Amino acid sequence: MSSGTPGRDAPERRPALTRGRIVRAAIGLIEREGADALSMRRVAAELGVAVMSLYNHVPNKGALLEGVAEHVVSGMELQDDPSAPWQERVRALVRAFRTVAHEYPRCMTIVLTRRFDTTVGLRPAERALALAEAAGFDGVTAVRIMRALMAYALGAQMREIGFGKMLHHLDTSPAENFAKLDAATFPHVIALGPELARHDPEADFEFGLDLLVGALEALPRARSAR
Amino acid sequence: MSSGTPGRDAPERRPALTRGRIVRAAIGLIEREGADALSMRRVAAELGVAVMSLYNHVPNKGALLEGVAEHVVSGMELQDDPSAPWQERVRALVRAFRTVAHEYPRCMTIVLTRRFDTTVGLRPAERALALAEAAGFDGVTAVRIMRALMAYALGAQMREIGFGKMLHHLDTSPAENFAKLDAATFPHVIALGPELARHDPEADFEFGLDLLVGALEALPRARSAR
DNA sequence: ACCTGAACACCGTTCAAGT
DNA sequence: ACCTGAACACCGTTCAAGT
Repeated sequence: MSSGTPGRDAPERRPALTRGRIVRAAIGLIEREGADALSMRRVAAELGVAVMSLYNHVPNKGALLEGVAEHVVSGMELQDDPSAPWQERVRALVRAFRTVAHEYPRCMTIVLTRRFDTTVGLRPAERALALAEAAGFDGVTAVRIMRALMAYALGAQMREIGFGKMLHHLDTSPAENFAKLDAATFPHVIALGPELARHDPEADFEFGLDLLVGALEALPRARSAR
Repeated sequence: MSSGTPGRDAPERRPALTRGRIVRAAIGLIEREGADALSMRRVAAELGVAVMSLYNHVPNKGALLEGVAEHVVSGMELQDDPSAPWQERVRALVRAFRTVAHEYPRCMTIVLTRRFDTTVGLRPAERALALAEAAGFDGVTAVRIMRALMAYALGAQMREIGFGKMLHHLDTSPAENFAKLDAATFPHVIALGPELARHDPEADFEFGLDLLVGALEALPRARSAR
């Protein structure tokens, strides 16, 4: 009758309800059923508690979403090789966001939408600023570089998972859908149809990243790179 | 007793209910009160009709949101000067997205989140591909350039309106908040605090755009630019 | 300090009924 | 073809009551 867990005394069946457990349950629910399926009631059911119990650890649903965004962002693994050239370290930083975005694909809309003000969001910013300085850029430029890199990291993901689906009807069955396009207004889209239908998000991502890093290399610097 | 409108016969007080009127009412509501305030019931009330009347023109709320996204994107003004150098035409294209994003700031999360499959979304894609070809790039490269430009356009906006607020607590009262940061883990953020607190989204946007366009100029081309 | 059930004011959407 | 009210199954959150 003994289960795998050390059941002696069995003081409490479930671990204590905490903000962390609530946030993780929410993330699991979102990844399994999508962001629309998230409700306080569903999360409570998942954890086997009454709805109102959640409110002892989270002030409201907005705060829960904030917690989800924070948790995802804090999952960014910002490993760094200080001996590598700054170009490669920049690439690694931007890729780190892409990696976490792939880990929590359905949570991304929340991350991209909800604002939160924990310091976890500052970690990638700090890293980007540090790298820009290592590359020899002055402070003003470093801030702008950080913002451009963040814009690309966010946008590349956004385009890949959501807005890219602007071309949604081209994806499913290209041949049929391209036929419906007006040849006069969309000549290039039609001509490049096969290429547009092909999906290599990795290559697309790296292409844009190369553009940016290359542009940074060409940018005049205050000091020479370390 | 005659009002400004030509009231003779006064055949119907309100214009007919259409998908267009519903979408525009939704957009107005979102811009006035935020995306969370949008509900079928609120839209119906706004238009002075019963909730269920909406369902004669829109299958469900998701489709309404799709309509909102479409309407906003179709508002992109893609004027073009074919005699201008392609670099400037590319800039104008990317700026067009930024402009519409500023026109409907609170609708942007929906545009960036909802997928829709009308051809309006293909207009900027077609333009980007045309410009890339005019610049002398081959088809495969043109598609990748288009995607990189879209990623930046989306991300720059995203960062400015939402995720940028990751640094939210730095914005409000910099001095006080920077003091709370751990000096050992965020040295650059702290050192560049004043610069981070300064807001010139226009300059930030143009900086990143310059990086990308400059990178395109440096990219090897199949043919010389027209 | 934490948990809970009942209640309230909202949702989106189905259905059956009207014109 | 379009509109409508009632009803259903859900929401988030307040409140008062428990331990």
